[in-house]
Parts: sequence; structure tokens; C-alpha cells
Amino acid sequence: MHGPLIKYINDYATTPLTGSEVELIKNTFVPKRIRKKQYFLQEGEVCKYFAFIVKGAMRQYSVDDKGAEHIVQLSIENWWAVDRESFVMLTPSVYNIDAWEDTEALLTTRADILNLYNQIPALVEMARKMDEKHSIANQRRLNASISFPAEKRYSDFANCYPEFLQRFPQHIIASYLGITKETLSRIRKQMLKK
Amino acid sequence: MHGPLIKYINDYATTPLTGSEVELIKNTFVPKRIRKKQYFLQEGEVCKYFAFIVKGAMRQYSVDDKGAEHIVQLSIENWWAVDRESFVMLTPSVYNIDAWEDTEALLTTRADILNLYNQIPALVEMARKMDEKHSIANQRRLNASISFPAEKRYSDFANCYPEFLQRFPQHIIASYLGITKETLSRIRKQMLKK
DNA sequence: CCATTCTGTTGACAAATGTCAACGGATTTT
DNA sequence: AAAATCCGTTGACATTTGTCAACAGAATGG
Repeated sequence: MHGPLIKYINDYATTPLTGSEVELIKNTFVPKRIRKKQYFLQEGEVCKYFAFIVKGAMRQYSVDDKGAEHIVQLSIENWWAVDRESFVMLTPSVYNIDAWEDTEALLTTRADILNLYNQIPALVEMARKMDEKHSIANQRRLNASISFPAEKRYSDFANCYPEFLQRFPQHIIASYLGITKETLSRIRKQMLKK
Repeated sequence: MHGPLIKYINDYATTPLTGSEVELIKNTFVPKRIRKKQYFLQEGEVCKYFAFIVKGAMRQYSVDDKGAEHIVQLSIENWWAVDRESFVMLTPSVYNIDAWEDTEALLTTRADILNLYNQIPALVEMARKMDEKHSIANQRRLNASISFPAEKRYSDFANCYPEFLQRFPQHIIASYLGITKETLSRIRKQMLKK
């Protein structure tokens, strides 16, 4: 169950985890099943858990005053699901996170992970690199959203994350890109002609 | 000259820097003047330096195939200027960073700062908190860009960063928000009526 | 198996935003 | 002081994107 997480950490760290460190991690990250459509986090709650996805798919989104959902993050195997702002600041989240597919995840709390940081230097290193990666990905997405027209945003996304096109329907992808499903449908039709 | 940086780090850390740590930092962060319009980073270069702005204002932007500039980041006193992706990955940057006002900054390289991390635990802590803060800000901006119309994005920005409205002209703010200067001008006119 | 929901597409139209050109007042440069 | 550049605004028009409604096939749930 914890295999993918251990592998993930080792891929990021310069020195592999020792046996006792692996044990610590196994004790800290608790397996949890989240059924399709089940909430992992609801708007207004504090995000208490940081989830590593072993199997399945989740989405993070806000809901506007007209009830429309805006996808801010999509996650599948070997990704994390968490509202960092709420998790770090302990403030009520403005987002919902739910399972798009039946999901198996490994959960930990902020207190437990801060505790682990003190015991496993490799984890601090991993966290820093992960943050850097996350930060870079967000920067790119932000740049794309203000610099590129919808068609380029979609084709870049399709190139970069082909897996996601298989796992999520078009209206979810459209929302992630900040456009409507109708617009995405028309963009795709346009692209076929080329 | 290093005062604002020391204060900045102490504000983030749980324990204040010792005298010898302050000395280390002073030796690692090198003062540099950057004149208005002067490049700190040009597209295609690797971003070698991390800059803490003591005085002045800088902007980070990409230039599209039509020569239009898209502002991805604005920074003033007590902010950082760096292309994190290039700085961390050592890849050529797709951005330019230049001084919007005459600027005084404190510069360090990646090697030097990694070195400092090993000597000053408080700095690691600060870096993590700074990354978290940066990450949260980006997440909010991203959410805004896909969820809110231009008028709300502008009013939120104006509330959140009133200082920036004084320091940068409207066409720069417009670009930061992902709209044209004409649209921003019309949005402002609309808002006056309310 | 049927009923329901989900998904993607299309058309007609509305709304938001961009583009281009022009202008005047500030600011900067020479 | 004169010239040049920068800045914000406005009008006319084009383009992009959104909204609403309808439809059909696929997937899902009872």
C-alpha cells in the first residue's frame, strides 16, 4: 500500500530512506478509501489532511454564486490532493475536493508531517523540491492563462498531460482551462481541420 | 543595507538570527544597483541570481510572438525577484525581469544559498514559509483568473495591493490581470458609477 | 431491462474583450 | 524650451467567448 509513496520520496531525495524511516512513514500516512463523488474536503472546512493518491483521481474546485464549478486542480496516481492554503494557514477552505474515481489515498495531518520533518531530513528535502515543482507548474499555468488564447492552452495541456484527457471528461478539462465546455468543443473541432 | 533582509528573515523565523548568522548572510547577499529599464534577467539566459529588493520596483514578463508583453510578476520593497523555474532547474528562462524604478537589491546565487541552508536552520524555515506563501498567492491568482470576470479581478487586486496601483501605471496592471489597457480603462469608468 | 443521468455537439444569439486609430495631457529627454 | 515618449481615454468595429436551448448517444443505476 505504501510502496508508491516510498518510491516517490526516494525519487526526490538524494539518499534513500532507511528501514526505520520507512517504518515511520508507514505509521504516519494512514490508508483511506474515498469513493467516487465522496468529499475529501468541503468548502468552509479546514483542510486537515494531506493526501497522497495511490490509485484513483480527485479534483479540487470552487463553486461560484451561480453554482458553477471552477476546477483549480486535478490529481491522479502519484499526485497530492490538498488545499495548501487551508492546510498551512488553518483557515476555512474556499474549495471542495472530491473523488472523481474510487480512490485509495494515504493521509497525514500537518502536526504529524511537521513531526516527521524533524526525524527524516530526506523528507524536508523532498518537500522543498515538491514545493518548487508545484510552484513552477502554477507559474506556467498562470503565465499561460494571461498570455495564450484558449486553443494554445488546450493543446499545451493535451501535450503535457495526455493521461488527464483519458481520465476526465471534456467539461472538467474545460473548467480547468477557464473556458466553457461548448468553447472547448468548438476549439477541438477547429483543431481537427489542421 | 542588509537591514530589511535581516528583518524579513527574523519575521519569518521562530528564533532570531545570531550575530554570526547575520554576518554569514551579509557575506552571501551582495548589494547591487539596477537602474530603471535595466535587465536583471533576459529571456534565454539562466536566472543565476535571487534578488531581495531593498528599494525600488521590478517586473517579470514574457514577450509573445507579436511583441506584446505579459506581466507575470510585480515586485517592490521586501519582495523577491527571480524566475524560480530557471533558478532551480538551471534552464534558460522564458521571462524577462527588469527594473521599473531605480532599484537596490541584494543578490545571491543558488550555490551560495544552498550552502547557507546548511549553516542556518532558520533560513530553511523561512524559505519553506516563503514558498508556501508564494504558492498560496499563485493559487489564488490562478483561481481568480479562471473563476472571476475582469472587474472583480481588478477590484480584488486593488484591495489587496493598493501600493502597486501607485507604483505601476495602468497598462502594467492590466497586463498583470490578463486584460488590455483599454479594457481596464473601461472597467474603471464603470466602477466609478457605482 | 428501463429510466435516468452524463457527456459532447451544435445553432442562434448576447456579452465581454480585443484591435486599431486618434487624441490630449503628462513626463522625460535632448 | 522644444521634441519625443509615455500614459490614459475614447470611439468604431472585429473577434472571442459565454449563454441558453435542444439533441443524441453512452454510461450508469435501479
